[in-house]
Amino acid sequence: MSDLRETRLEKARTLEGLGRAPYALGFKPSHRTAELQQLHADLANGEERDQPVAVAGRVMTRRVMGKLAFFTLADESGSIQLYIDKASLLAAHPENPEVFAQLTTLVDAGDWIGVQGSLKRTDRGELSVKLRNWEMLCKALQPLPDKWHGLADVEKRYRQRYLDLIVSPHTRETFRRRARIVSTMRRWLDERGFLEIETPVLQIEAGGADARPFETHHNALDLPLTLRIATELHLKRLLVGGFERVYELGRIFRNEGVSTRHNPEFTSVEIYQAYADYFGMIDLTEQLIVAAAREVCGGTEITYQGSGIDLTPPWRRATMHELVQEATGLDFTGFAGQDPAESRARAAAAMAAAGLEVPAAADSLGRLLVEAFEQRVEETLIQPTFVLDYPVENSPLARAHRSKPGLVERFELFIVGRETANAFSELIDPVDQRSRLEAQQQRRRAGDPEAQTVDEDFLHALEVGMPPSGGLGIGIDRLVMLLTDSPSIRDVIAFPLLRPEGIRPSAEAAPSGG
RNA sequence: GGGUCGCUAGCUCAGCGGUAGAGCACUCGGCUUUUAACCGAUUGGUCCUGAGUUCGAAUCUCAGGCGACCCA
Repeated sequence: MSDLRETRLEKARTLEGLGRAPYALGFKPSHRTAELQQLHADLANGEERDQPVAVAGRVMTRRVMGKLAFFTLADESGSIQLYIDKASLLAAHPENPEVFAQLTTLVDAGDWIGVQGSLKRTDRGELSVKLRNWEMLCKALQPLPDKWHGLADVEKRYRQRYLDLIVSPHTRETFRRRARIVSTMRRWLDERGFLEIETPVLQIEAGGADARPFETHHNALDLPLTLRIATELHLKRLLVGGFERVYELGRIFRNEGVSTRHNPEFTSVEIYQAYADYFGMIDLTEQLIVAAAREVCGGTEITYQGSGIDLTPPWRRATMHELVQEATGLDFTGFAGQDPAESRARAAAAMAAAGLEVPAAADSLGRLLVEAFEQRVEETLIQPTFVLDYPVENSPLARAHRSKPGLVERFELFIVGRETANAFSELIDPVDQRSRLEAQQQRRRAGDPEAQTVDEDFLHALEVGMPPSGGLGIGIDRLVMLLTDSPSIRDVIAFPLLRPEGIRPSAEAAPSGG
């Protein structure tokens, strides 16, 4: 193992002895490899073109045959072959008879080199730089992964993403697309007058979502702090302050499990628009996601893991009640009565009769409706579907429905069975908001660690006055998964959280949920 | 949290109770049109960790670690 490394270190020392720095200060390429491929596409097999070029990149493969050698040089744009002919190299360097041997023995696959030469298309049709000069830019001490199989070890692909990026064009493409999706969304919002404002990551008490936060500590103030679980409460303060269109696209932290759909830190965009309601947010969601899809998929008909997904608007809109009734035959509007306990009991009995589970934690009619939805509907929503009108119990920050008692004006967007966006007509009535948050606080005291708390400053801001507004959150990672046909969230996060290798957490440092 | 599978050379993998292997990479030799170059030789191991069963364990058992997938 250290043999390979020792050999390469020795080569680096040999280079130094020859007056060639193993780690250069820089290089001035005249072209990128893809440019050369394009500019000289007309060069016929066997033809040469005596135009001086300089290119830099990483040596990917080496084929040495006596007095002739072929290397493949890759840069970010693509790659080009190096044609290394002993006779012409010697002709350019009469003072150094070892020039060919030095090049072929001291340059390994994985090294960064810069070369100068002219162009030649070989008899086999490969455009090549016929080498005249070379310099080492960075001597690599570690070998590249298997040139044929690449990196098959999924764990190593995540732990050593740099290796994955070197050998997997598909991985490079995924992260390029991610960058384009994010910049497209920002541009789309900026062009429509939305202002991106950064809100605090470090907070006294994380709020705005049902989730457990990470906890940390500020030394100078001797203050316990949490990492944000949402940007909602601060963006709404900005609406109170008079900004009418605001958003923040950034990292959110939730102290929960890891799966193919969850990473403890992930990226969301939250968008707030004054004078809009949740129907306005439906239009905005469609347009924003369609803009991203057109940018990276070239259209609105895409494929995800073998299934055709049609993102052409308008997308299906249906209420949660309708979808649950469709899937189970149960009409939850019929269970509602004067007494909440009786209402829940009727729904529970009907659900049990229909073969659904009835968890004790689902302690109200509305929570049972959500249960039924999660058990029977969620995963069936493959094509984009806006699920409208949620029970008030699960949505403490959404405005009460204008005509349906017990419900709020909220939708979630589902695509390929996954929650991809969440939006409300925002609750701006400070009295209603206080009683909702107090009810959450009650649940928290009763032992629900994900229930929200009362943020007095937020309530004060609402009392100062926030315009009627629509708010929307989109999970960027899940959207990128969809638009890059990636099965796991780890495929779209460059450095996903993994347990450290070979280091056992000490007993007292073990996380215990506090 | 539960289940299934995986972990062996730098990489990709075989071996499944009897001397730890192959291809690629590395090193050496040969080779002026290769592109998984080719031919020959050499080198390279905590078989994830620990305990157990056994005359003998990479292989069987148990516990643990890390990961993947599925389920909750």
